[in-house]
Order: sequence, then C-alpha cells, then structure tokens
Amino acid sequence: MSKDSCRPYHHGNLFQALINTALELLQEQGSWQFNLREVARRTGVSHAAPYRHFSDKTALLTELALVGFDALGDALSASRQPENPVQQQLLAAAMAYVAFADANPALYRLMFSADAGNREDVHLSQRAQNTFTVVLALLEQGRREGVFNGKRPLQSQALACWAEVHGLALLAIDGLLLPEKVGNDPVSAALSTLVEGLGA
Amino acid sequence: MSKDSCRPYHHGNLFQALINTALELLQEQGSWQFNLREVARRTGVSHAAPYRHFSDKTALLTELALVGFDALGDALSASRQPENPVQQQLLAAAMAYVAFADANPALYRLMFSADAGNREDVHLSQRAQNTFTVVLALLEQGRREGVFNGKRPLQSQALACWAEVHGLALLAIDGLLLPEKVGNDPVSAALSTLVEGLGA
DNA sequence: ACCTGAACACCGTTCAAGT
DNA sequence: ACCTGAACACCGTTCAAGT
Repeated sequence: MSKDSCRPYHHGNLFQALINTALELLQEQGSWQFNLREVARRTGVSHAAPYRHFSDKTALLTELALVGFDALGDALSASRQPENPVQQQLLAAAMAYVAFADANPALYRLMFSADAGNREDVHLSQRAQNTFTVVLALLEQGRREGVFNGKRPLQSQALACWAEVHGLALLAIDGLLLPEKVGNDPVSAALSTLVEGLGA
Repeated sequence: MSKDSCRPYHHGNLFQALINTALELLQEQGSWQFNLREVARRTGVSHAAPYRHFSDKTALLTELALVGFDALGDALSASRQPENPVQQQLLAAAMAYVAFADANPALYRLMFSADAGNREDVHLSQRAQNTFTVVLALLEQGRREGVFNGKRPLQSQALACWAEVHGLALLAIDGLLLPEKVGNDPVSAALSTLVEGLGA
C-alpha cells in the first residue's frame, strides 16, 4: 500500500507488521503459544527487534486482544439491522458474536484469558464491558417497546445474555457442539430458549 | 497414609505424587504454564523422572483435566437434593457448578481448553458430555412434572443451560462479574432469567 | 532512533548409566 | 523396574554495538 512495498519494514512500521504476523500465527497454531522468535523470523527481522516495540511477549498478546475486541465490535456493528424487531436483533447480534468466535478461535480465547499474561489490564476488561453495553441497549429497547419483561433487573438479564453467548462461543470453539446431538443450528435454538425467558 | 510416609515416593507411587504437585502448581500459578522441572523439583525427584510416568507434559495436563472432571462430577452429586422442586434443583446444580469453577479456576480452564495440549482427547470430551447429561436428566424430570415446557427440543434447552453456566463460570473466573454492576448474586439472577424461559 | 549478534538463564525432552 | 546426570535444541530477554 505504501510507495515501496518490497521491504515494507526495516524502517517502516515494524509495530504493525509484528502484530499482523502474530495474528497469522495465532490463527495457524490455534493458540497464543507461538514464540516471539518466530514472529520476528516471519517478519524478517532479528529476534531482538520486537523488544524495540513491545516490552514483553505479554505486551504483544495484550495488543492482539485489543485488536480482537475492536474486530468483534465491528462484526457486531455490521450485523445491526435496526428495522427488525428487537428479538430478531438480539438473535442476529448473538449469531454474529458466535460466528466471530468461531472464525477466530484462538484470538477469541486470548481476548478472555487472564490465563495468558492479560492480568487485570484495565483496557481489556473495559472493552469486554463494551460488549456488555450492546446487549444492554437492545434489552432497554425491548422493554420500552413492551416486548421484554421487567421481572429481573436489567443488568441480570444482560448478564444472562452475555454469558449464554460467551458460553456457546467457547463450547463451539472447543468442538463440544456436536451437530448430531444438538441439531443443525444449536446456537439459534439455544438462544431462543433464553429469549423466551425475556418475553413479556 | 502408608506405612512409611517420610519419603513417600522414590519407590512409592510417584504417579500420584506428581499429579498432586501439579494440581498445587496449577492452583498457585493460576494456569497450566508451570514447568515440569518444577513439578519434579517440588516432588523431590530429578527432572527426568516424570517421563517415566507421563510421555509428555501434555499427558500430565490431560490427566489433570480428567481429575478435574471427576471432581466436578462429585461436586454436582454432592449438591443434589431430590426432594426439592426441579427449578430449585436446576438452580442448585448450576450454583454448585459455578462455585466449583470459581474455587478451581485454572483447573476448570484447563478442562475445557483445547488450547493446552488437550487436542481431541476422546476421554475428555466424553466427560464433558457427561456434565451435559446431568442437565438433560433434570430437564426431562421437569417436563414429566409439567413444570418445564416443550417449546424447544430438549437438547436445545439443555445446551442453553450448559452454555449459560459455562459462560457464567468463565466470566466469573476472568473477573468480569463486577458485583457493583450486576448485583450481589449475579449468577442466580442470570440463571433465573434462563429458567423462566423454560417455564410451562 | 532503530536494528543486529552474541550471550544468559531456563525449559522440554532424550538417553546412557546407575541402583 | 525405576530413577539420575549430562546433554541437546530451543525460547524469552538483555545488552553492547552497529547503521
């Protein structure tokens, strides 16, 4: 995309290049257990170069997770169809969510694993909370329209939705959603069960 | 517990001793990213000794996951109170489930992470399915008693329950259930929302 | 200002020996 | 039959130099 793309870095933006390579490795190896040395190798720099841009392997992983949350946010935005009834909107958002996780399993896992090196990174848990916000908005709309009930606190219902979707995403990623056992569209079926509980 | 517990292994059952040490490290470090060498060290054997009992670090991890599933099964059994109405039983089982995950975060994560080295270990996914079975039984009972509806296929409802509980467990583990935002008992509140969807 | 090469400590794994 | 010690390849990280 830039003027001379034969040797894009070495004095271009190695920062981005490293992130891209790392995303590739994440996808290929199915986990964040790749080595920094190979990231460097694949990017065409010495194994010490990344340390000029990331203090740590953990720092790289954190950056990847942030990219992931942005991408998830974009996917959810893209799936929005405000002209539909709220139930359908909620379903559609949930399907888009699970589809994202299914398409980027290692990235999705990384986003949520305090396991990695993610510790209590404020940025991360805040972005995770943003996902939560999307659900909240739809639930509020549903209540205003009288489609959803107010039996439970709004926050509880939102949490129920998020947990459901998060759980389905992870079960899907880990190959625990066997279609023979659970029907050909387990996700929408399971979600419908939940949405019924929200009905007025 | 055996006759001479001063030096329990060296010629006792090193197999079990290694597993126990590994479980400790798992709990302490909060992830399966400990090293085999330290497991050996803490167990009082050379770093090569474990390879006499486990072909691999992955093999050890798989064993830990199996232990975990057994423990989870025990926890669920212990929480059974057949005299209560089904909704309460379902709630109680779910609470026990989340409590287990909360008490053994790293172990619970390991149990479900294809991430580790768990690959498609048949034993594991089968034990995971067993958890699923418990839910199925309760749902069936609920239907027989006319307390739960049959709007959706049984399998879908069971999946919805499992995903909900799995999702809550992981959100709890990863510290995303902030009590200020979500009430003092987010889990039971979220679950109630789901159970309402099952009502006849 | 950014990158390289050598170096350090450490880990997973193997294997020839030891008891 | 089970364990040890040395050894190998490899990784994360650092740092003195290079441009």
